Amino acid sequence: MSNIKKIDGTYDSAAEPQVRRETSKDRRNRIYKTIRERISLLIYPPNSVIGETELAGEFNVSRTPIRSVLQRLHFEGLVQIRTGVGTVVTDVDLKTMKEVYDLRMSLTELSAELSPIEITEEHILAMESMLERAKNLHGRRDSMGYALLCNDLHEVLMSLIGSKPLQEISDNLYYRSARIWLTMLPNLDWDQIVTDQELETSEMLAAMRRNDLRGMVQVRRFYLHCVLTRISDYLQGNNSLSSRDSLKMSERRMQRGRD
Amino acid sequence: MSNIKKIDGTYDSAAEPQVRRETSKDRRNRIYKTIRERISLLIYPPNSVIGETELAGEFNVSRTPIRSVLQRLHFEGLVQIRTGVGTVVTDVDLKTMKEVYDLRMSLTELSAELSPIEITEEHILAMESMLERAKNLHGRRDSMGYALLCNDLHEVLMSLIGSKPLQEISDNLYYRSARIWLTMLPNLDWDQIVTDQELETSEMLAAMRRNDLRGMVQVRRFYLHCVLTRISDYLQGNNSLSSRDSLKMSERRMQRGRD
DNA sequence: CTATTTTAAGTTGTATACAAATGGTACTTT
DNA sequence: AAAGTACCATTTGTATACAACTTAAAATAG
Repeated sequence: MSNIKKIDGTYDSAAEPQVRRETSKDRRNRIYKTIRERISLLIYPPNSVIGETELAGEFNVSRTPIRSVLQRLHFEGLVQIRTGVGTVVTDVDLKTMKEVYDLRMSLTELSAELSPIEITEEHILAMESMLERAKNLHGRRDSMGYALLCNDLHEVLMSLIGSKPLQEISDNLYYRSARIWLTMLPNLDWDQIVTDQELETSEMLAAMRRNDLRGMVQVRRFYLHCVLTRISDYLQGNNSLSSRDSLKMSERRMQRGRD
Repeated sequence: MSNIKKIDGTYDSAAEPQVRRETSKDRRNRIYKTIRERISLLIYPPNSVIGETELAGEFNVSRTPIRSVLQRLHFEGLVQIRTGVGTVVTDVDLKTMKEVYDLRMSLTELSAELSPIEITEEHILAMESMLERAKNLHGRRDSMGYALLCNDLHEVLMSLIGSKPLQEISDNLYYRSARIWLTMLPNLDWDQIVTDQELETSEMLAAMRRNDLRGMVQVRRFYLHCVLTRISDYLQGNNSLSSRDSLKMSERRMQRGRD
């Protein structure tokens, strides 16, 4: 009578010690993260339709759990579900994008104030890995690698937010706006973008090493401001900023005058 | 061949000019708001189970759209869906509650900075109505009336937030935390609570009349701080603050020392 | 009588058939 | 030829039957 399922869901047999079968909730969460990543990496670009039946076939489930995931993505502003048409990946206009970025900048500063988290050696190691990856991006224009780096960097920064509600909101806002930056990447100077990323990561690392959480979020805030400015300038046909050399943190006061 | 549905969904007949049949999305939204209000008014108190079949029967739909609504409420943190058990209205622990209130306080200040909105005569009229309702709450301990007033006041303040993302977040956080305040209302001094509400509304109205949005959010922030302090003190058995007289805005510096 | 197992009732999760809506295409009419 | 109309393929929305899960009570073994 061994090897029989017990009340708590574990098994007696030592052959499969703690491998619990994937629960329904876990599966939906896995599908959710998969689709969200595809949206963030532009595998599903803005305005593309993704279709419930297609996804149901790919993940070997019915439309029901797929619908659940897509509705979640809808509530989070990543897709738009149109009856009779399909599920369309949202495209963001400049005004909304500016609102999201302004909010992210403010929330980034907040995250250092509301229940801050201690910076550990693991965080620093993770960030060093990010710096290495940034350095390796020079030259080849690997948009996917850049996007993956941005996502992973975001994940590390999220783990430094102590307030859970703020963490969820920051995560939401990131995925809501990040892919728009990627869409206009092909039109910008690749080496400059990568250099920016490298500098930011490097300066963030320096702040982490002196246990300066407030300094970290300042670096992040400046990075967000820089991206927003580049986007605005590019969309308005004014490439003056994007043609400048990469900006170092020490010059940030020149760029940060409010409005 | 008149009175036939046209491509754009309108009708030729003048008898029913622009009364479009309620669309699926509209119906789900209506059910969503209904259930959310019930949760906020403690008609569905924390830890109560609400059940999909029951709701489906009440709204004369199948479980499918009900599930859609409940999952939305789940993503927003208002309910917890447990397989085989039911949909349980979430209860919030003190730590989470403090995190939410701290965040709301910061976001309230932000809302005056990020794309502020002009205060109109309509806003002032709405707020005057709130003040009247607050005054009428004295004496009778009308918890439902108080809760409705809080919800309506929240709605007015939301309409003064220009940034749409910030507006959605503020709305979410309000409904996530407001009902917890209501649950402990029966144990507090009713007349004092009402007097607080009246004072806050009155001072907010004064700020609105001098077109001082920043002053408004300061009043609101103070109110949130006041509520949070009362909750903390009550839960720790220390009723020293709740036994004080109502606090006027002018005394707020005594209460606002950080931490 | 106690501890364990079985059973049963009730709930959410999934699959599927069908209804409703959209957008394009071919056809008809003027 | 141009405008309108009916049709149709495709997609999301809904209803419903069934599967999986949880809980508690009842039955059973010690």
